[in-house]
Amino acid sequence: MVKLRDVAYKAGVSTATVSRVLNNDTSVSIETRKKVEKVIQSLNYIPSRTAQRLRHQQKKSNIIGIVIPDIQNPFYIDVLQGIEDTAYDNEYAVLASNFSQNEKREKLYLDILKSESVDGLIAAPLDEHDETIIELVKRGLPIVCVDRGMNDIDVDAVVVDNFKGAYDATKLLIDLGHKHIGFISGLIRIPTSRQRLDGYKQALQDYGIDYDETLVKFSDSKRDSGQQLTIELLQMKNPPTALFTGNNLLTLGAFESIHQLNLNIPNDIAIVGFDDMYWANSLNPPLTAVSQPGYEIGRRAAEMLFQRIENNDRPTVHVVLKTKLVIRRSCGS
Amino acid sequence: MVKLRDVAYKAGVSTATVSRVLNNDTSVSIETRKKVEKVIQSLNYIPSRTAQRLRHQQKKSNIIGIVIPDIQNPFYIDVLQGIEDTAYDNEYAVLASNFSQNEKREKLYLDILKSESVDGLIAAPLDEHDETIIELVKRGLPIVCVDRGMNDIDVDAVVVDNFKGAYDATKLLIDLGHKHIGFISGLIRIPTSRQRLDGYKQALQDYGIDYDETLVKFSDSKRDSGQQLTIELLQMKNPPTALFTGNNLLTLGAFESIHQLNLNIPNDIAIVGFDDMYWANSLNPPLTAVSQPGYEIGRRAAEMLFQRIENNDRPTVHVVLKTKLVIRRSCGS
DNA sequence: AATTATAATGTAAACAATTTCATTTATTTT
DNA sequence: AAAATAAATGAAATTGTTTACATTATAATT
Repeated sequence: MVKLRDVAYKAGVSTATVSRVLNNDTSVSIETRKKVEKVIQSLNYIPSRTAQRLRHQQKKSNIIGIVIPDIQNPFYIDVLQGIEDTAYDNEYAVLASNFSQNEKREKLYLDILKSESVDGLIAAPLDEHDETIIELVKRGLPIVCVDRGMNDIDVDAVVVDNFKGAYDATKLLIDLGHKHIGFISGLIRIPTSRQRLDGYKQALQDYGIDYDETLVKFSDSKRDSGQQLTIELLQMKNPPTALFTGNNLLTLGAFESIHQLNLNIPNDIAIVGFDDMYWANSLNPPLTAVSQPGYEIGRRAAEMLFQRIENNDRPTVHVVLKTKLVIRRSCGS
Repeated sequence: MVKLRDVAYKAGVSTATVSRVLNNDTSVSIETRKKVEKVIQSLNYIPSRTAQRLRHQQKKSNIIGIVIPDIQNPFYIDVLQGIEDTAYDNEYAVLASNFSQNEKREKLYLDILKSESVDGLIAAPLDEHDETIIELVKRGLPIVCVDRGMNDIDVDAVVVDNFKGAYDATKLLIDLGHKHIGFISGLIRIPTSRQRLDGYKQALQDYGIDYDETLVKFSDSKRDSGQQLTIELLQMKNPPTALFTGNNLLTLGAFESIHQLNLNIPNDIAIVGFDDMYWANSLNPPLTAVSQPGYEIGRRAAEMLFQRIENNDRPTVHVVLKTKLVIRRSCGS
């Protein structure tokens, strides 16, 4: 590892001078500068960011971290893109990590990011009591939660109205005459899953349909589960006539299974999915979906984070964005 | 900012002792340890990772970086997942960054990752002459290239046989009777784009079809371009009867446009896409695609990187994986 | 020619931890 | 009781930069 001192020695100047060259200080003569630069080149020297940071530890790293629950899920990709574009506009860089809904990995990545001296963090907590997040907030690291908020601690969050989204979706199916509506949910510990389940239940209740727990399946929100559980639902003695899928990947899994079984959407089974996808129109049939503004969530979260980095004392803000029901063909008509 | 010295002072011990407590050194008495721990608690002290790192910079960070050209592209997500799973098995963490095919952003992220002391890097270079990559390799940072290799420097790479993939796709369309085959390519500076174009041209030539450059459109490999250019192709006086799309996003863009124009795939226009997607079966119609083993690419690249981190002197390896033509319905029959 | 101002460079002290080596104290062995 | 060993702690060097302050050389002013 070649260090500044090596450069200084080979160039026959002091370390201070090399440092000045490096930092474009004007008070160094042109010849000296050239000489030093030549040596820097020849030795292939790069200053150590660690040492630089230690020296003036007030300096921001201009990096934010983001911890994503599942990179396979296009919704989070949208969020990430929103964060990234906003970050870039504000001269921040984004380091992303994906924990694949795995608790241990989440903790690992949070620890790493915090110690990598990011200026702030955007995270989707595991649940409302996520201890690692609580600890980081307590330590004063600027954090904004996305997708899921926190209960036990005051922290910025950008979420959507999951209850209403699920309610709307269920109501649509009810309005279309369905009384036997299956629901494939994500893990019940995840707040969004619970809220969506509540919306589903409430809609049923409001329209006088009894809640039938055999019609509700819980999953890890991954595509394979969507496939599997759809098959289970369709093979019931009295299978549902409509299906509400709790997220993107579950929806795609359901589509896959239904096509494999050679059934028709929406005639054999109607579908409304949580999360729209940009290729929803190209699916067979075009998907009716509860659209979350992923990019907007990311944009807002990033903006809030940058504010908080500037002033960590400002009061916390909870932003609740609206979902939109996009009606296409998979729900019938 | 409370520092180790403050703790030492308040606890009435030396900094060395505090450091020992922190690092679970056995040679510190139980009483002292307890006393120090109490002070650490009360002062809410957290050691500075920057200082720690500066101190023993030889230690591995057990973090690898990855620089992704376009996070929107599901292919790269597969690669990332492969990398991540392998990394996790090997006790590495992955920090990902996405440069959205933007040269400036790529350089920014490479600089950041290198200075954030990652142990190694997996990158998809902008082109075969990517200067930032060359510089990093020269500096001795362990690097493995994915998707695209490098010409001017010896570096590990995991790629697929793009030429053959494109050749197969084009040949399939020719075999199905098409003589007027459009091609939506990515940026010509990107090696994979050129290789795919070459495969396309070669297949045409081998089967006695003249190359018609008006049938070939170049794009930034993003979905919007796919949409736009498909429309341009379809609105030609003598539009193609079949379309070969150069990647995932272009394919989805093409689907979108064709559906918007209310045309039928494959009757009005047949499609073969480069890159399979796990929901290809649920598209309307199911997509015929050149499947790249994304996950496998990621897995291999990660393994090669870990080897190189252990021994940066081992000879470089080029792995060329095969593509597979998955025939479904979008090409007709 | 002496004084002052300016420009270019160097010295050494930070920054916040870890660690080698030395020292003190307590314990065991002779 | 003296010597040897072990355990606990501390002093100070170290890590790679930056920078306040000091110094030297050069040019400008009196």
